Order: sequence, then structure tokens, then C-alpha cells
Amino acid sequence: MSVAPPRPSLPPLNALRAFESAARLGGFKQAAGELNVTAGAVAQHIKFLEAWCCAPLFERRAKGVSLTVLGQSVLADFERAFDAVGFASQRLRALGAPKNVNIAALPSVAQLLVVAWLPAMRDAVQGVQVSVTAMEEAPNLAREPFDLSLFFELNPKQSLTGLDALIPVASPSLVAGFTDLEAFMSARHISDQSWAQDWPRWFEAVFPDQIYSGSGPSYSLFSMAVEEAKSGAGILMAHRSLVAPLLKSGALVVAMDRPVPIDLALVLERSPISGESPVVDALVEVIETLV
Amino acid sequence: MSVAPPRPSLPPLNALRAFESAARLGGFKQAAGELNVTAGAVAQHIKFLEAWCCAPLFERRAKGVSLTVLGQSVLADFERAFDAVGFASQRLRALGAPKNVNIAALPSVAQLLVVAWLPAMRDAVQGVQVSVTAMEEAPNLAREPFDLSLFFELNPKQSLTGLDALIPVASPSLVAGFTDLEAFMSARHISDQSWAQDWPRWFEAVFPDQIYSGSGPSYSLFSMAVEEAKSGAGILMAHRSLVAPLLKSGALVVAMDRPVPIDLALVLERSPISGESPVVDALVEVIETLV
DNA sequence: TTAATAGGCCTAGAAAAACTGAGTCTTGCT
DNA sequence: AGCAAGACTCAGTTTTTCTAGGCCTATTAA
Repeated sequence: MSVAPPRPSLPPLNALRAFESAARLGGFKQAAGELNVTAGAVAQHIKFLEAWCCAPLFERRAKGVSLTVLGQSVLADFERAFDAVGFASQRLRALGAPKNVNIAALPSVAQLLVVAWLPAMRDAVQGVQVSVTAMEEAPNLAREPFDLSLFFELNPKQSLTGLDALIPVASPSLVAGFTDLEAFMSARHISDQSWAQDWPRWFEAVFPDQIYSGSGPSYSLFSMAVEEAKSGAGILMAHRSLVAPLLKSGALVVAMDRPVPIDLALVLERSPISGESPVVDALVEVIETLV
Repeated sequence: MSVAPPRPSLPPLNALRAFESAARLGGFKQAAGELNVTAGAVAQHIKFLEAWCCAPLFERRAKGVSLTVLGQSVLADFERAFDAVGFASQRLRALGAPKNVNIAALPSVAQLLVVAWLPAMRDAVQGVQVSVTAMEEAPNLAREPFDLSLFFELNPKQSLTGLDALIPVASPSLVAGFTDLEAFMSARHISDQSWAQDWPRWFEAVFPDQIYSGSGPSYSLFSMAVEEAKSGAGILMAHRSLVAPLLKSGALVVAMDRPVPIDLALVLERSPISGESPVVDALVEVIETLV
């Protein structure tokens, strides 16, 4: 008999979040990625939650998991709840530190475009601290602490640049030596590892009746490939929107003026709360001017 | 330079919950009570949150705290968010373990009324585990894992019993000896510590032109006072709704039939999600029959 | 003015929670 | 059968969170 008797307690919030994430993404591994922990940690949270509510939430399949009926019937509630938590947190951050702005961008976008815009940005919003975080996947702006995101999307309704195009680029000195197609094809063909298919794709579109046979190094970071191309190491198959500033400055030139349209486009998204922030408004305007 | 670069992270959920609680209740101490931790723990959460959003959320006053403008402007968002979390958790519990029902009640209500109802309850919903938790304050049924609560409220719109009344009760043998008012007044006047004013209050209402001068022991638990009264130790100034079953059974009798109405009434509340539960429906019916 | 009090703050140490890492198990695919 | 993917488990570790107790300040009462 205790003085302050133990009450039946609520489930730990972190376990609830793990459930929501795993249920929404359809797997512990994906949830682990989103939450920046290991899959084992997620499994433990879920297990705890299942013990708390005395019922299984997932059916364990060989690959991945699937929700039980119970899991399905509460998922929507938890999505709503954590959306609300994320929204409130975003708002707290934005109101509390209006002089800090976080931008999320694909690594290549961050290094090739955003960096170039930063001076103008600083100019437009003085005294504001603009942070840029590179990541592979666009964050959920309703949940994570970013004000703006810049990612490629498939056939978006709205985009900064319109649909993108593949275009081969190289250093001016290298291009000067391309007297014929053979010279072009036998040069080193630089590419980005995550866009390794761009060279064959472009070639097939431009020379539909021929087989692509070029070769060359690939880099895990697009900006490394760009550096190599700038130093004359070969021809880079680039996304036009990413190298536009370099083409403008002359650091790179088009190696063969046959752009091939692709269905990706660069999209700028604003967090739901950014409407309240004149600072973000100003930054968006700078971006739209410079792009 | 790390492979998985650290992202700006969301604030810890527990810190957000501490903020919400402290802001809603208007103090760290109250929040500590609600969260079942010490005030220091709450203070640390708040401090962390203030560091995270780079701005103070509370103004520290000598007694208690008050929200800053920033705190005020995000409180509503967090209330909504944690209401949603609580609702989802409640629903998970109710759907996952529909055979467990939790009732929250004032200690005196639990010991004098609910205990008496339990056999009928068990009968009405067989195979269901009914747990009763005694507490001083009504829990927030939208947040905490209870299906029903039974507490006294000031002038409620709806109640189980209507407005309550103070009534002096004692064991039959003791009452038999009360030949006049003096005998009544010089008997031991038992009371509950948290309702210590009930004796003077009753006396003033019944004998407006006299000064109350009785005395006797008080107990921190109303049910202890009841036990004492049953064993003939004195006259207990009781709330009529609480001793009704004992008056009915004859264990206690009215010592002077002058009930004094008070503006409290016993209220039964259901959690927002209990509408989905036929088990809770059945229990409510049992209670309304027996009260 | 002084004392008493209530509430928040701080810090060290303790307790609890969460996380990792490595190995296991299951199952679907080739 | 062999492989791969994903989830599970468990021990050990790291990190977070909590408590206890003393301190400080402002209000209230005397």
C-alpha cells in the first residue's frame, strides 16, 4: 500500500512514434531510417507497445511486416496526432528562432546551387542564419525542422525550372578537341553513381539506332563528378538545372548540344508554417530570381 | 565529415509534453503531479526546450510561472497535438484490450460505493477485468487511460445523485443514547480531514444563532472515519451519497435528520472513446441502477 | 521588519530507458 | 539448395531522465 498509488500509465511517446513511423512506412527498417536508430530499437518499441495494449499490431512476414486489423484501425489516429505534434514543434521553432532558417536539399543541389545562392540570400535577409542540410530523401516538412526543401520530383505540378534535361558538359579546353563523334564517344564519360543510367539513356535518345559503348568513372557525389569535369577529366552527363550556373560562368560548356528531356524537375517546397515567416518569403524570392 | 550527417533534430517528445502540461496547468509543480515526476524533472525539460527553440517559454515568477508571448502562441497547438495523441492511445488501449476497463474514483467513492457495485458489475460483464484506481483529482479522460471516472463536482449540469447533502450519522447503538441536543453535541464529532469544515458548516446551517463548539478526531481517509462511526466511536458528518448504502443496510443511521444541501454532486464521466465500447455501456447501466 | 512559505533552480548521483551490434531465424526467390 | 532481406533476441553500453536535497527569490502574515 503506497501513499501515491501507481496509476495505469500511458504508453511511452517514443514507442508510439516508432509505431506510427513503422506503420506508415511499412517496415521496421524504414522506420529505423526515419528515426535515425537501428531496426532493433524500433522492434523493441513495437514489442513494448504490443505488450502495453495486450494485442499484436503487426503481422511479421518474411520480408517486412504488415499491420494487423488493430494496427490499421489506429494508424490514422496516430498519423493525425504526430502531424499535429510536428506542426506545433515547427511553429515553436519558427516563432522562437525566426532568425534561423533550415534548408534541406539533395547533396548535389546543395553544393551546386544553394551554395551559389547563399551570398544573395545573406544579403536579402541580414542577420539571419541560413543552415543547409544535405540528404538523399526529401524530409516531411510537416514534421521535421526545415523551412524549405529542394529536391527533384517526378512530373511535379509546379517546379522551379520546368522539366529537366540531360546534357553532356565538359571543360572548354576539352570540348575544343572534339572534332567528330568518335572523339566525343571515346572520351572519358563521367557520371554520378546514383544516376549511372544517364549516359546510356541520353545516348539512346540521341542515337536511337546505335548501341552505347562509352565508359568512364562514376562518383558517389555529383559535385565530385563536376569537379572532375571542370578539370578536364572527361565529359559529364549532367542535369541541366544543376550545371546552369557553371555553364553561365563558363567553367563548363555544352559538349554536344542535344539536350534530352527527363521527367524530373527541381521542386522548392515550403514548410506548412513558413507562411507566417517574412524571412522565408524573402528567401523564396531570392531563389526564384536566381534559378 | 560523416557519412550520415546529423540532421537538425526535433525536440524530445517528453519535453514537449512537459511544456504542454506546465503551460496548461500553470506551473511546474502541477505538471509534475500530472506526469508523476518531480518538479525538477519538469524544470529540466522546459529548460531543454527553451534552449532548443532559443527563446524563453515561461516567465519565472516568485510563485509559479507565467507563459511568455511565445509560450502562449504555441500552447493551443500543443494542446491539440497531445489531445490527439491521448485520444489515439486511448483508442489503441480500448481496441487492443476491450476486456480491461479502468475506473478512476475519489478514494472515498472507490471504497464506499464502487466496491459495493463490483459484484453486480462482474455479473453484468463477465470475463471483463474491472480495475479501480483511487486518486484525489479527476483525470483527464481524453488523455489518461481510464474509461470511467467518479468524482464530486461543483454544481455539475448532470450528476448521478443530484446535489449532495451533509448529514450526521452514527451507529444505531450510539444514536439510541441521544436524548437531547446536548448529548448530541458533546459526543465525539468525527470528520474527514479534507472536509474538516463540514461539521461547523452543518451546524451553522441548522442552528444559525449558535456557535459550533463540538470536537472530535479527523481522518485522512473518509472510509476510516466511516469505520470509526460504524464501531460507535462518534457521530460522523457525512456526505449523504457516500453513506447511502450503509444507511440502507442499517450499519449506520441518521443521528439528526437535518440534511444540509451542498453544491457538490457525484458525477460519472466516460472517456471520449468509450462510445465504441459496449462493455462500458453495460457498466454505466449497472452504476445508474445501483446508485 | 522579520519570519514563514511556496515555487522554481541547480547539481550530483542514481535509475531507467534507449540504443547498438552481432548472431539467429524465417521465408521468398533463383 | 543457396542466397538475400528483414525481423528477432540478448547482453552490454550509452544516453537520457529522474530524484534528492539544498539554495534562492518573492509574496504573505505577523
